[in-house]
Amino acid sequence: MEARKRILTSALEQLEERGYARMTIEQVAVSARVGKATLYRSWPNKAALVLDAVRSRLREVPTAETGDTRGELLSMAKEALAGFFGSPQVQAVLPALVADTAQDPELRRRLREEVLEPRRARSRTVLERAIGRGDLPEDTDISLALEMWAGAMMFRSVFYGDGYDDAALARLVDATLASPPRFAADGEARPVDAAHDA
Amino acid sequence: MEARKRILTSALEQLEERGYARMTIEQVAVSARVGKATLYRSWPNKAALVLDAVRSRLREVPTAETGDTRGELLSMAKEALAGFFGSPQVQAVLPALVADTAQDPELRRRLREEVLEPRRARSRTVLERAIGRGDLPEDTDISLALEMWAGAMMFRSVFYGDGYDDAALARLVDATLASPPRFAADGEARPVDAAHDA
Amino acid sequence: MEARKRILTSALEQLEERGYARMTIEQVAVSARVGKATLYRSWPNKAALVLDAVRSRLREVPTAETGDTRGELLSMAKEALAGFFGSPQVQAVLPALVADTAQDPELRRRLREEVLEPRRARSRTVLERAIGRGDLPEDTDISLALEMWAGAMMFRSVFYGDGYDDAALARLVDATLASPPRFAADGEARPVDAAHDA
Amino acid sequence: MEARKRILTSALEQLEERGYARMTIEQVAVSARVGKATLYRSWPNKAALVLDAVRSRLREVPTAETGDTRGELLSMAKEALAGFFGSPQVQAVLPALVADTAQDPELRRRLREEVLEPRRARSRTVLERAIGRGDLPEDTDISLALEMWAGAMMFRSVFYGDGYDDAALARLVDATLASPPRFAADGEARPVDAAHDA
DNA sequence: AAGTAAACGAGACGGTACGTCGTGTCTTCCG
DNA sequence: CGGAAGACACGACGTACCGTCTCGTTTACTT
Repeated sequence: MEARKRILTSALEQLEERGYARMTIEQVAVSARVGKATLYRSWPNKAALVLDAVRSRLREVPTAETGDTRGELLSMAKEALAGFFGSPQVQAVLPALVADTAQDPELRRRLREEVLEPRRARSRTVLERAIGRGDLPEDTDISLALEMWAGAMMFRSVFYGDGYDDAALARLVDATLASPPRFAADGEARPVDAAHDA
Repeated sequence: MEARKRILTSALEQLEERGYARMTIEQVAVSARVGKATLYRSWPNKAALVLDAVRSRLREVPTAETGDTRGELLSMAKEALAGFFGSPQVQAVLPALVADTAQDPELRRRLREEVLEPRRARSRTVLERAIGRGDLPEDTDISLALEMWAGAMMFRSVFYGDGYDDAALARLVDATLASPPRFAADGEARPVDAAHDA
Repeated sequence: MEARKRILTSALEQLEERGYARMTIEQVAVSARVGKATLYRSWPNKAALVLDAVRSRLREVPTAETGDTRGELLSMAKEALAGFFGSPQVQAVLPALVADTAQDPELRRRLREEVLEPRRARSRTVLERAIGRGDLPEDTDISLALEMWAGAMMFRSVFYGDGYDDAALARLVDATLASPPRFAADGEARPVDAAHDA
Repeated sequence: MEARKRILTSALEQLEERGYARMTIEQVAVSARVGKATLYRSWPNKAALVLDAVRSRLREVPTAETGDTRGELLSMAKEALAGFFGSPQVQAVLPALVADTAQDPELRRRLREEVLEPRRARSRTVLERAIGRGDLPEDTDISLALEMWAGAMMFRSVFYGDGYDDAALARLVDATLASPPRFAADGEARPVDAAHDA
């Protein structure tokens, strides 16, 4: 449909020019030369529209196999995580969408299922390959590892507007490769005081 | 000041009852029996008001010294991080405040300087103590370690509304104790494939 | 338009109940079950709204021809002038509208062109007919005569809240019939001391 | 009192600069360097303040005796009526005060007793002198005559912002001198068709 | 000359209404 | 006859003044 494309384009324009909070459905409709009703027929609210508009611009998480575990992880972390949370667009839009999920369960579902989960699934394969190669232990808590990485970057992005440079990414990846979060590590099983190579 | 207290109380009530997005300055003013002008005299917008209201309810990051590094870290992680990002109030409000920072540099500054930095500083002392005891290497990237922890919890809180249980916290802490992010670890210096299971 | 009618009706109600000064656009909108924006779309301010509301209730100036000049004039003076300036509605509203014209040239224009001039034009025809019949001299200053009558009634209405009874109207009309303001009377042309009681 | 004078002066300044409607007690207080309470201690509202401020600037109605009735009347009409209703200050303020009387009986009383009645009384003496001299009949309705004159000028002033020139004043005065409104003229006593000097 | 009380400036306060803006629905007409 | 155009009810916004009410602080009077 012609209109749909014009709407999404206008939405991205408005988003860039004015930011999420000051972007207006009214203005999107006008600048897409579309009746508001047409717009509401396809999206129930601003968040849903923005989610679609932004989704169309996301690059996929790279999972290319090179045989080099550390390289694959670094590449994934850089492209999929740092590149994602560090991009100005995502920085501008993601917190707003997240905030809106408080009022909008459907948005929360879509954000999880259509954005996060697919990315997470692809990231996970890279870690699983590392386990397969013996570069990570079998009982690695992959979800937790990914959350540590993604969370660290999101944290810095969200509160400081900064991204992670290659050196910081390497510290992150290397620390996890050296000692990833492991299910077996729960409780007292692991003696704390032998924890590092002092 | 009498009015100020009534306003903050009303703000917290409204916040709890209706959530950030549907909370209204108008309603806060009415239910605090205060003119809107009085409110605007002290706070330029909803975000600033909420920040103050919430700030008054935050507990401090515990830094009690017990001699047990792992215990201290677990305790700090649980109280300051899991307890913070996992609390329903913070979950409801933080994303909205973060979203508003996009339009409001002053809010961003206050969020950083008045909320995050003080907590971060106190958390950091616990890690520094661990380094002092030799439980973590001298070149530990403390900021990065804290961001990994906080980020992981914030990530889960924000996208899934979940918190971390004790077991997950232990995995997090133990992994970091075993091999924290280190400045010296940058680049190729550290052989990746000898990283675990030593 | 449905809304327009509801608004004008509500305006008249409010006007009657609370008076012009205490009538509120807000309340008109509420009681007409209309958004304020709808109201502002049609009227820029309270005065414009009230002008329209009141205008819809004005009766026309009677100009019926009976052949009896004095009777026609008395009837016109009574209906159009005493009935107008003496009516509680006009008394309540006209001073306020006049006061508002100080801030609002458009209001002043409308008050003149849409209310006063049409009434004045019709009143004038009655006087012109009297001239035609020879009951008033050709050089009668019709405008001035009308202003004397209207002004006198407005004066009393405005400052004392009273109207003119039939006897007073007759004094007014008879004095003017006996000796109307005349253009030829300017300057010294007319001997002052032979003016009465001839 | 020092403050009182500063307040009245500021009021007149504000009145001139912004007009009655946009003049503000707040601003008067500020520019008179006076607390609002001080102002309210002396005047209950804007109208009362303005009434006092304006009253201090009014010139008296001239009643000088010259022996020339027509001249005295013209002079009185010009100074007291045309000069009063035609002055920009009165034009700007009087309608607003009149409008406010609808909400404020005390203001109405003061406007009548402190402004209108004194002027009316002095004007009346001029007419009474004319009666004494035989230039007007004994049964002249002096009040009505004055209302006709004042009303005519107020009418034109209020709706058209114009004043009366000398010629128009002469027409007014001469018409009244030739045939003033008379009590005896009531009813059918006066034959209508002999009304003018055809 | 000191002590005290009234009057004052400054401006915070609880209110009310303002005029504007955006939302999401509903109606009107045009192509 | 589908869709643009935009009117509409609603509700919150942030502002401006209102009239009331503390605050300290001059004043000016009393002792």
